[in-house]
Amino acid sequence: MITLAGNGSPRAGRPRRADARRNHEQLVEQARIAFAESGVDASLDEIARRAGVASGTLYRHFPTRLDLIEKVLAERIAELVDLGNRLLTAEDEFDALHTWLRAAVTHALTYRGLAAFVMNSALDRADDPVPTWHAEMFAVAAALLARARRSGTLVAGADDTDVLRMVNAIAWAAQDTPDSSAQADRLLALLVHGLRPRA
Amino acid sequence: MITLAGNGSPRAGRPRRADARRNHEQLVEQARIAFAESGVDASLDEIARRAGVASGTLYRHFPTRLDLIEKVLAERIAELVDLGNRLLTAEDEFDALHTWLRAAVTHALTYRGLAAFVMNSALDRADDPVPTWHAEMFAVAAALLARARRSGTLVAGADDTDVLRMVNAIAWAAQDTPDSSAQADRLLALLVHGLRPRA
DNA sequence: ACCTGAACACCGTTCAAGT
DNA sequence: ACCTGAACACCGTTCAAGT
Repeated sequence: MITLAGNGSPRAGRPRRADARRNHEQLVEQARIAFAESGVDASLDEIARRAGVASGTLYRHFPTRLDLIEKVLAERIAELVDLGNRLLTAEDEFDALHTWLRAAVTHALTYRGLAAFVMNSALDRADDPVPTWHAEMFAVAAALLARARRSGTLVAGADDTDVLRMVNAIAWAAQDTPDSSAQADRLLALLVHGLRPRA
Repeated sequence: MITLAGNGSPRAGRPRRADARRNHEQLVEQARIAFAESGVDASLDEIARRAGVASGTLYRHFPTRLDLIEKVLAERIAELVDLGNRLLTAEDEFDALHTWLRAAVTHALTYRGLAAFVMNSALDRADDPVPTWHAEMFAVAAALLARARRSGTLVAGADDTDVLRMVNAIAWAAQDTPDSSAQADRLLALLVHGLRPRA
């Protein structure tokens, strides 16, 4: 027997019952607040508490912390991907890459602990269902890198993954600094300088 | 009234009682094993258990996790400082720096979580009693950087702290990778390439 | 279909009581 | 002088019982 209209899994779409939908929204909303306050390692128990639900309800809506983070960041990531796509037609190929890397670092600085979380949950283990947001970000980054490489403005031997790993590492290294934005810029400058080929 | 012979603090030297000295040694020994197995975030409770003491005893000997890590790594750090001092008289100023940075990354890869721990406990907050090992490492690094800078083989505008922060970030980004050593080398190559001035 | 909240298995840290 | 181990305050995660 084949079920046609969805399988009972709560992740296969927004909840249909009114109270469940309200809980879902409140969880995302309170997660956003908690992440901003304490970083993406914020207590899930407290997020549930603030959303006015029991802990089990949070797990029903978002089985893993990643699911919650993903939801909270979805729009920003989409913007980052859009930016990348637009930059693919920018004049200076290296500048386009530089601009996007800057935006990527800024993104990774959105919440404390985000860079570390991304590193642990995606770049290392070959997780089967790579979160789509990651896949799209990676694709855009790869396209920008490929274009710069073709134009001869990118140093040879700079692996795509390595560059993205460095971007993540830079956000991580800057995140708890007094002026994390300026700190990240300085570290990124070091990286970008190394990405230019020698004259 | 002034106490002359020590102030009763357990940290003011090795324990004098035989059982305490044995416990001290066992704690360091078991910490080394636990760190190698699970990284520097290893459970302190289990370290105590393996050392055959109660948790309170561990805290008596090592009030903070940092004290334990420091003790376990003391010798390696001393070697790293020695290496740096020797490299100060090496022929090629840039190569000397490169070699030391490589050793520093390798050091930071000794135990999982070490780079993160160092970042959180030292580079950010201006901890009053900066652990001596850090101070010495920083001094050697600064000397090597200064020498390379004087010789004109180091790019202008590379801040000492920034470079060390990047070294730490590289170790962090490589630590959970299948071949962390090779991964770290590749990332370090990117950094070092950026440290050379343009011809 | 969804929610509750107790239960479980872990943490780190402190401190009164012992020897 | 030093050690023990219970106590406390936190975690994340699961699941039987409810509505």
